[in-house]
Amino acid sequence: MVIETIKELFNKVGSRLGYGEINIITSNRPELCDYQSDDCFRLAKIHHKSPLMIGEEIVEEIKKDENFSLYFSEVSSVAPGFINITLSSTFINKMLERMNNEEKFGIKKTEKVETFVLDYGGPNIAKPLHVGHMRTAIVGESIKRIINYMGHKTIADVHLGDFGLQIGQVIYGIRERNIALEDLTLDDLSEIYPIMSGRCKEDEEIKEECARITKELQEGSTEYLDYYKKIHELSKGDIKRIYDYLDVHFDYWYGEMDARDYIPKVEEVLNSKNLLIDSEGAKVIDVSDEADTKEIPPLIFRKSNGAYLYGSTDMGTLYQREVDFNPDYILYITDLRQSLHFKQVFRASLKSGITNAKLEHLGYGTINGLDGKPYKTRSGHTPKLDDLFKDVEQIFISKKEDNKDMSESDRKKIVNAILKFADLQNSREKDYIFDINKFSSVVGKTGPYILYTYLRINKILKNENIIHNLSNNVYNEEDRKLRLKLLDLEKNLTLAFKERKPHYLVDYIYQVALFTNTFYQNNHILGLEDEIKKNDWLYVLSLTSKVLEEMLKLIMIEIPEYM
RNA sequence: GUUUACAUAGCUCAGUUGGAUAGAGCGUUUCCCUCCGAAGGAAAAGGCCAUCAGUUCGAAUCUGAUUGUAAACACCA
Repeated sequence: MVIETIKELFNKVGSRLGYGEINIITSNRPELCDYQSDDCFRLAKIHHKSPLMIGEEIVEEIKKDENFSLYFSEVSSVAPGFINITLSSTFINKMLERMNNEEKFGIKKTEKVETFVLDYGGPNIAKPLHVGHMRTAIVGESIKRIINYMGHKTIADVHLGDFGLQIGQVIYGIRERNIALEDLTLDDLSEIYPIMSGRCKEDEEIKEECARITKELQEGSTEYLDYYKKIHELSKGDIKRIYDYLDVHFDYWYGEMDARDYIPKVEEVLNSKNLLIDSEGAKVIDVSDEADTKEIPPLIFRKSNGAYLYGSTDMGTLYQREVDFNPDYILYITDLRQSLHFKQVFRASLKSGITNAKLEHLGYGTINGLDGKPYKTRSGHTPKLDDLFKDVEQIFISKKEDNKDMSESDRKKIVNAILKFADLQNSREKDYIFDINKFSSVVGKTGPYILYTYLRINKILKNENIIHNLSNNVYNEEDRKLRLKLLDLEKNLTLAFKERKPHYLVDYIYQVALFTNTFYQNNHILGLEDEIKKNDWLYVLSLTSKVLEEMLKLIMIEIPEYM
């Protein structure tokens, strides 16, 4: 909104002088100016003049504009060729009022509403959710909310991992132990899966048997289907419970199994285009490209025993999504380590023409322990999410005496804030170190810091009324910085949307809280006798509060009653 | 081995796509509650942005090489 408005003015001047569009960015040197343009360097090359001269020309021209003094308090050309822009208080306040009054803080509406299918979560139904599952859920849900906020349509699908060898393994384990289906519990599942997974690696015969069960299940064996249904039911209930706790929600609870009916259709398409090749008894799709620097291996569509794999289910799912939703984009939020797989699937889908959607793999980094290796507890297991929630809650309660008396729902909100803020502030595609102490921290750059800031300013606002709009004043540096930061919302939100990286938004939220605290600490409001000043500050704080509240929703952080 | 990422303060991480003097949090050392919530604020110390070369007015950011780390690489997901 702000940059756009300034740019409009500069572009007008730019085209009048024959320079064309002039780019404006937020300042890198806030002590010198609010916004800046570095474009004179670029233009200098084209027009064979010094950057400084071009800057001076532009500045001179812009000063002639009738809106100049309304917008700016100062615009100057500085050696070696920057244009420094300082906004007028009037302009800052006009923009803030627009933010306050317009829907979604005046963020530009999308010209074309597009449909995004988001595939995240993807829990394996053979085992309980562990720490590793938190990232996809949180990152995926947040990306979904950001896309939604930008005005697009989203369809979230959990895409349960329920079709592969892991099911065969668990069924084998259940039968071996003679557990009656009606007695089967979640604990059984979490015990059986790792054991069977280990045994399959050591014992070729058991592995083959599990593979056979898997294949028969895929072919519709009613006997195994009963097992599948029971496992599915047990797991889904538990998964849902945990996702509910995290405030992560899906429009569809499809699984790989639901793609089963579509796989033959994909196979038909593949056959009609002669894309399925026999290779060592398996059916594969050649996905190599002439431009490849390195040979990329073919996608295995069907194993030599006739069973399907996750490449086939992914293609089946893709087909299904195309038919059901006709999406513009399909986003896969999974571990970065799967990038080769998705490259293969995307290419195979493109070749076969089963979808028109743009496909993006939004990989995220691995969660590592303090030693930099994939996270494990001391016993060698990956900790369950349930336990993590409990641990964080315990640590939080121990921080302050009266935390014990906090309501159940407030505690839950704070645990969520702690975890989500800790996770989402990391750049999406980097590995990160999971440190339980860092993840339970309540001081510094944390969820509680934001919540605390929010609650403090709302305590001021609670018994006060804002009677009129902003005056033309800005009163001091801290005040000014906060107002400018608020105006920066659109840029950061847009960036988070375009890059599909929530951490840009998280960082913005933190900055707002930071500037708010500085302002808060140094300026008392309630005792002010100057009614206009008081009203102005209440206005700014009220807008700050709204911005924080709305943006926190996009990262699934709710505000407790008291903390 | 091949390919792809990554390397920024003691630790954990940002760095808005090439701009001016490198940014946080934790930890360390000082201050600040008779005053809207101290889970806060103010300040200090801490950096050869892995190394070397190149591209250019300008490089943490782009290119190449080197070193190191991680991951993926045909019937697991």
